[in-house]
Amino acid sequence: MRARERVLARIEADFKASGLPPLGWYDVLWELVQAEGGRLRPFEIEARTLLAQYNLSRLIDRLVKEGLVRREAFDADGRGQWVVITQAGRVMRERMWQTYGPSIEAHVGARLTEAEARQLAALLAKLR
Amino acid sequence: MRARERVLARIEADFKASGLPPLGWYDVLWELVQAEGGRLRPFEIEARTLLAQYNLSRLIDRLVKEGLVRREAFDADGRGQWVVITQAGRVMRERMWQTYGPSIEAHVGARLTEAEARQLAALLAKLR
DNA sequence: AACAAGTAGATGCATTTGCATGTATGTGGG
DNA sequence: CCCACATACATGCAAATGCATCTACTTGTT
Repeated sequence: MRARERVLARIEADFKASGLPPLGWYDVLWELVQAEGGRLRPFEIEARTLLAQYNLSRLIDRLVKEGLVRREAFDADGRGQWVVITQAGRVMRERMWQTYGPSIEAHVGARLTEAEARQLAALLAKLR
Repeated sequence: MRARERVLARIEADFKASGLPPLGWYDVLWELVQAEGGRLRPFEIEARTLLAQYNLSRLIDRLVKEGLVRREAFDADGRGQWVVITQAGRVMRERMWQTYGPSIEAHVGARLTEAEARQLAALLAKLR
């Protein structure tokens, strides 16, 4: 818990220094980029990111307001919708990665050897 | 990050099932129990728990309101204060531990061997 | 067809957080 | 001694979160 607090605080400091939006936005944008067609259903994003449903609903609102994603109707089910990443969203994700990647490297990568990183990942995987 | 979300969600679920206050309260109460005289200055708690100053300030308010700690004047410095754990605070901490301990064991301990736990702790220590 | 139960997502309200700033007290240099 | 600066803690306000509940739509059962 403490380790993640420290690491997260450092990464978020880097984000703020670069004038980027909250770190949490990255996860959603990333999942969308990964997904085929650059779109996912909200409940799919929820499952991938572990965001609570009501938090995701409002996070999507914010992303829409910033023009990073848009909502589209999901025809096969009137309750559903698509969340589609926009071009601006893709650009933003890349811009965020330019800070995020080096930040992870600096605050995590640089403190571990390759073998240690693998070990750590394996151990943490047991907790999921 | 994902591992901690999962583990934390499980532990918090146990807390809620037992009708306990937020998990975060435990850290403060624990630091106070550890400290000699059962008291610490706010900035000391801050350093030990990594809580932000403004969050701690208000967390203490809540603990005071619940009667788990009390504020006392710090004579040597008019700006300062002591945060002192009350008897009710000690009782509450013990009650929380009765859930917290087994919860940690169930969601973390049971998933790792002794050697793995030590390894994990050592690796995470490198990130602090 | 009708309806109970389930699922997708939104939202009102209270609480908590983050940020900036405020107040009060202490300290060190000239 | 004074004043700029630092430290300890609090707080107003905006934004995010958690919780419960709501609406809309779908599905399975009879």
